[in-house]
Amino acid sequence: MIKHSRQRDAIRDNLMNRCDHPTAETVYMDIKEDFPNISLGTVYRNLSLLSELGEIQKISTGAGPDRFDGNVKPHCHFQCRMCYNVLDIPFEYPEELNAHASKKFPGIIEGNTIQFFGLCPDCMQTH
Amino acid sequence: MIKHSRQRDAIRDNLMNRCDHPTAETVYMDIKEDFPNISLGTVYRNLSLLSELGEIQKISTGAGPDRFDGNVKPHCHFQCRMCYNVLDIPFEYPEELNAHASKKFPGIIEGNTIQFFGLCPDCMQTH
DNA sequence: TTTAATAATAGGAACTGTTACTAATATTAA
DNA sequence: TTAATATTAGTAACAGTTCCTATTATTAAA
Repeated sequence: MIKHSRQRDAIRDNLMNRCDHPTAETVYMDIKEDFPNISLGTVYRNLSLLSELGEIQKISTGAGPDRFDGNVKPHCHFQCRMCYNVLDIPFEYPEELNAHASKKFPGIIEGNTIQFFGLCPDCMQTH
Repeated sequence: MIKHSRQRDAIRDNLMNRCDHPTAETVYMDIKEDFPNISLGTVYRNLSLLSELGEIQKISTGAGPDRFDGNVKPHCHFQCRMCYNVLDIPFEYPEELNAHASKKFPGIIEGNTIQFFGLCPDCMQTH
């Protein structure tokens, strides 16, 4: 675990201490309370760096901005097609997928992501 | 199957008659040979419309622009982390995932996507 | 068929999310 | 303490995509 700048640590801690999947903008607003002068660029730079280091996870959904997750254990995500909120799907991850895919694919499989979509509990009510 | 404009049909046909996963820009360049005045906006608008209708599939990878696929049967995609090319992974799709996820999730699961990443056969060589 | 209503277009401006640049500041190592 | 390095704030630039508007194409009605 490499040494981090104070800003980077704050960004990392913010993600570790929450269970949702905030956007860079949301993290930025949060961190601002402790670092009023922090810039959005710094947040983006450090979120990228942290996810390259494997300390956090980046979630790209294709609807709206990227999300970030302090939980790096493999797990599935769900995005609501109405409110675009991203939630965890808590089931045991199908670990065999990579091996399975490798058999059918002449390249190197390093990982995978599973994303579900539909309606979240909240939007289910409102139809 | 609704009636399409000539441009929309050309876009649809282009995707049906190829096996790769072109970007909107690539489709635009192709269609231009038959419709020299077609605009990029028209390509984007129709790609969106066609994927809402379920006639084509949109692939968002989080690295580079969206890709499009004329094959709407559920199948997995792979993106190379070096060249960003997107390829099919030809194995029987795990159809049980949705049902599995539904049991653990209080919202409505409508579908899922599985994406692999790693090195494609070409980039494997060059390291 | 003309005509009226509707749908779709081309072209370009505007927008969103993100990255890159730069001069200044902080950190570390000698 | 000083030199080298890392990181920052602030902002400009960028990529991809959507939106807008006046014009053109298509369709439906008379």
